[in-house]
Amino acid sequence: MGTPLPRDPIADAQRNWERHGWGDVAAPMAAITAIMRTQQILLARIETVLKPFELTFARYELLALLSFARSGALPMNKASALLQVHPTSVTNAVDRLEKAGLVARSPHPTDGRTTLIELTAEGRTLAKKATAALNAEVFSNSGFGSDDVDHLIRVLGTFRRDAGDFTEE
Amino acid sequence: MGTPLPRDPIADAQRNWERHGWGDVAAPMAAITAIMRTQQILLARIETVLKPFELTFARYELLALLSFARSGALPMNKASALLQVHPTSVTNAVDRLEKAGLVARSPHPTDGRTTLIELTAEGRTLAKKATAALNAEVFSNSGFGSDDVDHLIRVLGTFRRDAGDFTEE
DNA sequence: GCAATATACTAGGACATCCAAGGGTTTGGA
DNA sequence: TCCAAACCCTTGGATGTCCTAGTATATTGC
Repeated sequence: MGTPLPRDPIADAQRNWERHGWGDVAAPMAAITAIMRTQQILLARIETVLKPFELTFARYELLALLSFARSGALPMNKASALLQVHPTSVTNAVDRLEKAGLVARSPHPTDGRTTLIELTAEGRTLAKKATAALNAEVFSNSGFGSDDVDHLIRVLGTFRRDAGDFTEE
Repeated sequence: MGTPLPRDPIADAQRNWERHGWGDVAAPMAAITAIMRTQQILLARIETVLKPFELTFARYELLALLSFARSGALPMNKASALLQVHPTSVTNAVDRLEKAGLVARSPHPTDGRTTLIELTAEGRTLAKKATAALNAEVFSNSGFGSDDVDHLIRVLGTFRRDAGDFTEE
């Protein structure tokens, strides 16, 4: 993604849609495509910041989630539900985090099907450092104005609720 | 993604951030996380619609791009730039599309380094059908209100420009 | 004109995501 | 009580993305 393009490719796509008679859906198409691209940009920024910690965003999210859990441990299926990713993605992340000594698996005390994941001391320390780095280098300068942030939270919150992510509110 | 959660996990994360004294970046964190999750939801919807055509979003985007190109052909590096993905991702997509008979590689007439990708007749037909399906099943019912769509286009457009995607406007 | 630099594409590898399937554990109804 | 259905996690496979190199072709500069 070296040199900036002379024109916005998504705006061009929107114009193409309109030119082909799909004007009624051109704007939503552009908005959705813009979300895809924005996610890509943000993910790249985040992973750049996490790289020195040898973390990816997926693994960081799991560490952060665990660091906020009261007991410091969560069943894998719970983590899967809260992170809203497929159970196999959690398995994958835990495998790598465990290999790095950041989390540990332990059997659930009463349910033999369930595996608990727990932060190790190093895991907790690294989660703190990584969060501080993300706060300082990404979130503090998100690229969105304060009003836009509020608007995004509201609009995307409604979207996620309607999509079936959660029920409350 | 089975059962809806009782509470919005991103709103919870935002509260956690505030509780830990990072209130100044809690909102941007939530907005960015929401963008990530929204992208995931949208991508899943799109891929569901494309599945009957045996297309993924990455391959569809390439087909659609070619279908709008004047000559119906583009150099791979141009496609990479316009789709804003790594050149190897385009190589990957072209490999599969070519195997499916939807595009063809041809040498650039004057530059021996460059490879042109061109739609085949089937590729053009499939692109039309897939676009019609996406328009009907995803874009026409994006889940965003008209005002929100406009707002997203504007805010994310500014973000992408500031991020260096393009210069104009 | 020729060597050094730049550009274009591809190969191989690391990661992440999902789906399908399999093996173990619990639950619940006959 | 006991077996079927439900649930939890893991394995294996398909895709996509990126990065790092490597090969081939163009361009530049001396």
